[in-house]
This record gives sequence, structure tokens and C-alpha cells, in this order.
Amino acid sequence: MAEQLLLANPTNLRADSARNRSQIVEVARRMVSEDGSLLSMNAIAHAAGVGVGTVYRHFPTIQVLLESLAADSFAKLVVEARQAVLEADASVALERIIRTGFDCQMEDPGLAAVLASPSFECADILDYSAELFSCIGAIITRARQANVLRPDITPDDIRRLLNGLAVAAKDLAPRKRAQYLDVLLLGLRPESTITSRSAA
Amino acid sequence: MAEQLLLANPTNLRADSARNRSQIVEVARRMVSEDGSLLSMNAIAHAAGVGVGTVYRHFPTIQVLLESLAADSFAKLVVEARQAVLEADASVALERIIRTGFDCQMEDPGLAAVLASPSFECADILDYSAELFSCIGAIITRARQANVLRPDITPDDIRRLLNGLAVAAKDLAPRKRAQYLDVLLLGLRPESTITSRSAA
DNA sequence: ACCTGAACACCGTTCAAGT
DNA sequence: ACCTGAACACCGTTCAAGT
Repeated sequence: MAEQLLLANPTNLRADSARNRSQIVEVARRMVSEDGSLLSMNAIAHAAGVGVGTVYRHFPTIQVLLESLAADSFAKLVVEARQAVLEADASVALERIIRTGFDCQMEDPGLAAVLASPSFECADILDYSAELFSCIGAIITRARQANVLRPDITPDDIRRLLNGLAVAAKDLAPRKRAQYLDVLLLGLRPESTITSRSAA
Repeated sequence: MAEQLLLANPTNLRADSARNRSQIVEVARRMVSEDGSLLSMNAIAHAAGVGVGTVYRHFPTIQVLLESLAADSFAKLVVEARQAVLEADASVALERIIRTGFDCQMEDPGLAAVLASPSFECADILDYSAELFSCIGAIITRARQANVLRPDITPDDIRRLLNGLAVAAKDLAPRKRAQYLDVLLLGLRPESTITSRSAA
């Protein structure tokens, strides 16, 4: 009952198990950063000097592995989202949480992949997601009331649009990325608004 | 020398070859519409009652197969793009070509997949792409001069942003899709503009 | 010319057998 | 408890052998 399934960073592991686990994580992280995207359970096992079954023992599915690799980035995003909620100005809060979501995805493509997945399997990732959505919800409610956001936008819309923007901005220079983010931020403003902003 | 490689709709085929080819296309089209995305060469061959080698003879790679399936949609998009160029008003032309690009991708997810691919393999798809880019280029040049488009946007940006929007809008209701498109259209307008548009 | 399908090197995933 | 790796059912792709 008190057992926690699919925990990304379990504790109380046997010494060799913990060693294997960190080996696997290290190898997988290097593989995704090198190769771009595709990672294979068998290849990971081989590179980590471990049986395939050991990889599956720690990460019963590829989704779990991906979520585990992105857990730290996701936690960081949640921390930043909480700070955005505390922002006094509704418009600033909105821009900040969207900018943060975008930046975090650009820093860690693995996080972008996880945020794009239809559902989560790790318990802590589920928690992070709930927390993030709660922050987004609070901010866009305020933003709507302050008339700095289109009234038809939901937290899920923000998630989807950020995912789409991450796809569009993949492999582009920071300046281009900033332009794309600007396009989204401007487009999210309610209709019939005077937009006059200083160039970056 | 006069031989055309990787043609999507070759002519002058032997009778049985042509029959096989249309069988393969038919099966593949049904598979992508049913299953969503993944299609397997071996599965196609089996479902089409044909050897695997025959599938490879007609479509040397999956990319070629995908491009062949999307060729008609792509041609339609190019026709619409040409009409958008003829639009008198620069702003109307811009909105029209973007809307058309989005709508065509929504109608045929296979076209969206092809438009998202980093490079093309079929000769006619390359032609379509060049033509489409030419249309986009002409329109955004005009749009910039008319001050109805951010000056830093290139044709490739339009392509990327439309791809991203297609990802974001996947599986959503038409009304939501229209909202997302609105967000992009608004966001593409130059800064310091009064935006006052009637609700859809 | 075109077609066939066994064969190859890979996947993800499982599970009896070991320690 | 945990690990191993052969084994299974799949991939994409090739190519000798058939008609």
C-alpha cells in the first residue's frame, strides 16, 4: 500500500542495483545528447555493460526512462512556474511562465519530448505536471481578468502551443527562437489591443 | 539521361506492375488513415498480397512512399498558394496562404508529415516545394512592404511555424484549430499595430 | 522486366536460469 | 533480490532465385 510504483529516483537500492541504475542513466543521457533522439534498450544495456533485463527492471518502459531523464528539468520548470505565479502584474506573470516553459524545453529537448507525450507513467512526473498546470491555470485566469489574454485559451492550449513552438524552433539560433516566442506571446493577446513594445 | 528517378506517379508500367503499385498505394493509404501514423513495409506487402521486394521496387524508401501518398494534397496546396499570390491586398494574401497551408495540413496529416521532413526525395515533391516557397516568398515580401508582417520573418519561418501549429492542433476540434491559427496570424503582425478584428 | 520471399541485422520485450 | 542473456515476434532492407 505504501509502495510507490514507477518512482524516478528510488532510494534504498542494493549497492549493485544502484550502481547499475546510475550507469544506465548516464549512458542513456549521453546517447540522447549525442545521437539526437533515438535510444535503444539493447544498445543502452550493452553500452552500460549490463543485461537487457536490468534496464527493464529499472525502467519498465521507454516512456519511464525518458521521464526519468527529464525529471530534474521538469522539477526546475515547476520551481520557475511557482515564481511566475507570485509575479504582481498579470501580464508579466503570463509572459514569464510561457517564456520559462519555452526556455526549459529548449535547454532540455528530452523535457520537450516528455511534455509532448499524451500521458505520464512516473508518479513524480504526474505530480510535477499537476503542479505546473495549476500554476498555468492560476496565471491565465488572472490574465483573462486583466484583459491581457484571449478569453478562449485554456491551460491545455498553452501546453499544446508551447509544444508546437518547441517543434518549430528546434535547432534554431537563440535569436530566431526569441522571435518565435514573441509571435506566440503577441498572438495570445486579446483582439482589439494596442500593441506597442520595444524591440529586443 | 531523360530518365526521371523517384517519380511519384510513373507511367508506362507493365500491367501487373501498375496493378501492384495501385494495390500498395491503396493499402498504405488505408493503413495511415486507420492506424494513425505507423506503417510497415512488410505489413503493407502482406496486406497488398505482394512480396516485400515489390514494395521496395516502387517505393525505395518510406519517405518516398509518404511523399507519394501526399503528392495530390501537395499539388492542391500549390494551386491554392498560386491563387493567394494573385490576391490584391497584401494582408489578405498573407492570411490566405497561411490559412491554406494550415487547412491542407489538417485535411491530410500525411501532407503535414511530409512538410515537416527535413528533405524531399521525389522529384515532383521537390518541384511543389520550390513553387510553394516561391509563392510564400512573393507574398511575405509584399506583406513586409505593406507593414502587415513582422520584418524578421522568412519563408522558412512560415513553414516551421505552420508545422508547429499543425503539431499543436493535431486531433483538436475545428473551432480550436481556428483559434490557434488566429494566434499565429495575430502574432505575425508587426509590433506597434492596432489589432481590431471581428470574432469568428 | 518484374516479382518473390528467405535472410540479415536490428528493434522492444519476456522469462527461465543463475548468483 | 537482483542480474543475465537467449528467445520471441517484430522491424527495414537486401538479393539470389524464379517467371
